[in-house]
Amino acid sequence: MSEIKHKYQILAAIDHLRARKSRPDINRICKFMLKRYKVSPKDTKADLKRCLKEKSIFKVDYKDNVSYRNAAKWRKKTNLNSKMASTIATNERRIITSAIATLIYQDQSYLENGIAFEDLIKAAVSQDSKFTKKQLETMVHKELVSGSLVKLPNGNLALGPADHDGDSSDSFKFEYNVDSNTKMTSSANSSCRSSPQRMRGRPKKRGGGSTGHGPTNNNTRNAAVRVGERRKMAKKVFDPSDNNVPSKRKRGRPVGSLNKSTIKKRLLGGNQKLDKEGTPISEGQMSPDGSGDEIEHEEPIPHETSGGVCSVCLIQKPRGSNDRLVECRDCNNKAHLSCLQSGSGILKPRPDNTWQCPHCKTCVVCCETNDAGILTVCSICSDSYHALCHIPRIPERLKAWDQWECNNCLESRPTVVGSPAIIPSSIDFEKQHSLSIDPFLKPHELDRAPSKLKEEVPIDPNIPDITNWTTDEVHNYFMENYPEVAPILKEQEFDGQALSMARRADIVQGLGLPLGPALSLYRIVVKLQTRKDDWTMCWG
DNA sequence: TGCTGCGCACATG
DNA sequence: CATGTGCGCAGCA
Repeated sequence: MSEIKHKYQILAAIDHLRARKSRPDINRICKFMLKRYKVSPKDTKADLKRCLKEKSIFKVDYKDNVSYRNAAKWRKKTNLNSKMASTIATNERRIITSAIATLIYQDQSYLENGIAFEDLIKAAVSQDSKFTKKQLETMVHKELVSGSLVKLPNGNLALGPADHDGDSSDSFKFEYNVDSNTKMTSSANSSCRSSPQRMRGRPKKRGGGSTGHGPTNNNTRNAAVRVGERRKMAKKVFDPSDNNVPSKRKRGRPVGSLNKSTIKKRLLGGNQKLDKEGTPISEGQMSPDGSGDEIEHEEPIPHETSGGVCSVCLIQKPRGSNDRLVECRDCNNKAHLSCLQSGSGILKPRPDNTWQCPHCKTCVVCCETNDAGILTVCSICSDSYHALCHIPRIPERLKAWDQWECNNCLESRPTVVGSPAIIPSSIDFEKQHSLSIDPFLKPHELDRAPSKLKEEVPIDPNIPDITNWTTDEVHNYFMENYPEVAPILKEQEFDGQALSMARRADIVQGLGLPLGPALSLYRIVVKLQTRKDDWTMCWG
């Protein structure tokens, strides 16, 4: 409950959009989250809501549209002076957490390795000029003492495991590699194309730019607060041939064009939006809360995608073939329609023609995904349920997973067929196919292994404890269990320590293995790391 | 085609 | 008046 999985990514998304002078609305945030972090819009929205609740993000209605603000950076115009004092400490923490978010945004390897003290201070300084470096250092020390921040074995800092005061549940945990041996995540550390321009306050100089462009113009690095200057080539602002007529510039808001809301106010006084989207939006109330839902529910059909690899058969078919690829409603996973139709319940498209991959499929009762427990899918309506959510409770561990019908369907059809349909992630399935391929990538890969599942499955004494294994022991184990990858692990000098630190990305992306083998290996690694043979942990 | 940088109009205190 | 916001464009990958 207190844990907001993607809080920092969302904050980073907001910061990013703000830095680009784009409105940080739900749409853009979701888009950004999906692209950069592979977090599905559904998860983004859910976490965003939690962030709103805990007030690490504010929702504001600005110029008749909804925006989101990073609480750490946003000075709320409020007159609650009395509240001020009590929130200072929280704000201090927010400065730190915001700095962390910024850093993670800049370089995702911070997620794994933690953040060097100096880096954190530097980021905090550049974020908030209200505080001196000294003060910020003190804050960080304070957070260390309180446990909100922890020092990793490599000396870097990470947020602590739990929050200590109710206000901001900073329970985000880094998954980090301490051991340099394990850092083979090269490809995972996608750094952004150009660094974000944080803290770019309002430019001091106004309106100077139009003519005086060229490579030299603003390169006064020491121009106070303004950290980011455009780093690419100087922009052409206008073409001399434009000198004659109307507009002096080629970019930016056309002279005389007014803001939508202004137009609305001045001309209509009514409630039609005029913008090109052409969708007249009824004005006024920006659903005080609802905006989280105001997008994304488009797409009633699984959209056919222009290309990609089928997550089921792992084959890419050329576009135009009869067997079209459909995309998961909530993430980027794709699959051939035929693969879905011939697959087990969890794979089948819904009657309304939408499709959710196993990771995005949610229980129709509690709306939680497979993470919260094995989902059983109705063979008729394709609704999925957790065993306990469905009434009557679904018996556990059913062998066949194709024929279960939910209560709704049973009620509407008196003859009962019902043997439950368990999704392929069930443990039975896992045991039978311990090296089979997980066809689906979880939309968000950044973290895994939800603790609740860890708690549910007891440690299996038959699974060896690898912590002190040498590279040779690792090699031997894999020679026995998965000989194909043994040489690769050996070559990468994986010992027990390294293996227990390995993250999904390390295995799936870092070893250069094809997806299938990589996922199979990852499952074994998770099994060894947790000493629990629970396939669902690979999805966590 | 989608992302980015940013000038400048506009909103807000 | 000072400053925050984001539209809408140009440029780039």
